[in-house]
Amino acid sequence: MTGTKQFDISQALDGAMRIFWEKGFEGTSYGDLIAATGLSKSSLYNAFGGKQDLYNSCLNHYTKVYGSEAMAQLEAPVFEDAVTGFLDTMIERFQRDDLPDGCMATAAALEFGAGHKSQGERVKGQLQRAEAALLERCKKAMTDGDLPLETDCEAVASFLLAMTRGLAAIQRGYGNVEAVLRAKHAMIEMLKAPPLLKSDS
Amino acid sequence: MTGTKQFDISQALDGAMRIFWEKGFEGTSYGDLIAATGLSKSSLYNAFGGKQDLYNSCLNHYTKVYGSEAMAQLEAPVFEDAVTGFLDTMIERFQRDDLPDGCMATAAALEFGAGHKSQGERVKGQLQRAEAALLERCKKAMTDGDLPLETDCEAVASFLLAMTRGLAAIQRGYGNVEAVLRAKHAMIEMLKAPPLLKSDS
DNA sequence: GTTAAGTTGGACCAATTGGTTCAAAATGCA
DNA sequence: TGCATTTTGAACCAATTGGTCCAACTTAAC
Repeated sequence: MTGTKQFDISQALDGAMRIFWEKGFEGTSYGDLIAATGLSKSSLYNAFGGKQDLYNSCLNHYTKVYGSEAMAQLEAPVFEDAVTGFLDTMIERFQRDDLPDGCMATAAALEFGAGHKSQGERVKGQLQRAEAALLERCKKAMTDGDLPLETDCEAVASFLLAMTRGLAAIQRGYGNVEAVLRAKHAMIEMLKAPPLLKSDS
Repeated sequence: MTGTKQFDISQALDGAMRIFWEKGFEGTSYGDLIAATGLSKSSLYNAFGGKQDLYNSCLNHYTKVYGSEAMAQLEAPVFEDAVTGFLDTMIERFQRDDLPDGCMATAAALEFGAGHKSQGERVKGQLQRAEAALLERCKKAMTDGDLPLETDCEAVASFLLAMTRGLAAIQRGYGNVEAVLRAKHAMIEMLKAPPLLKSDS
């Protein structure tokens, strides 16, 4: 084989991800994608397939990069650190002005919904995986003694999942992070109020 | 004046609201609107103006009907009842199968974002009004003795706002209400844990 | 019945949509 | 230098987009 790739495929993917993230699937046209990637339509087409294929690749890319980044924080040994690290990672990303507002996965869930023909299962799966990771972390906290033994871990995991989605929503809607910080503060205080968390404030 | 309106304008508005709610602004075409309202394109056009005008009318309609419905629950005299009534009204609506999943206002916030040319201010305004109402209710609870005097009401209001958005997001993403109920349960338990709320569980 | 006000479907529009094809150009290896 | 391979822009496509217009129709008051 000769003929060498003339563009950085992961860089193009990153550019495509950003307009999809910013404008949604339906709101993004091939013209937008061309502008954001610097590629021609045909290059785009035979590198990634059609628009929907490209979107899926972008969403995978997003999850791998930004989802994992937050999820990794859950590995902190103390539960409270895991939760605050998880949220703070997300909030720090909200403040990066080289990235669009909000969370692409949340946007995808909202734009398509569980009932969507081709994307419904993908959307549900993403939520399930995130919730399962949170649940596992809560259970660990219980055996660690960071959470009371009577804690309803399923409920706490669902709550944390909803909270992240809600923070992403208001960040995108307000365009800044102030209300997000307030909400996070209240949530952490509530989480720390006995008997839920045993650490003191 | 002679010549009589041959269609129910508020019924048409309701139909249009539902597809916009379900499919978003960009995802909805005139064809969809025609099918959902039963009107012709021209009737639609000179009754509501262009697509964006119609969308705005639908969003106002949504806020007036479904936003107010939940907000009205905040007038319950006891703070805990106000919050649970607020959330339960929302959750009951999630379970109505004659309505699309999720929350149209949340969808609008996510689809456009604060930076959107024509919709950004509308989106921000909606959040601000909702948050202001929650804040007012929290302050009342403080003077009522339902919340401790040292409560950070701004933070609690932001938290409640984020929570509703998060619940709407996971309802839409999962397509059912189970995780929503779990999350709400955990939240109420946390809210009731002393010293935040003085009622007992 | 005539008339004026209002509604309606369908024709029509230019622009854009997502998608496809292909000949020309560019590339690195032998 | 020539070759095999890949990339690329432009041309092209049918379909759909949001939007506009108007002649025909319906209605109610006179």
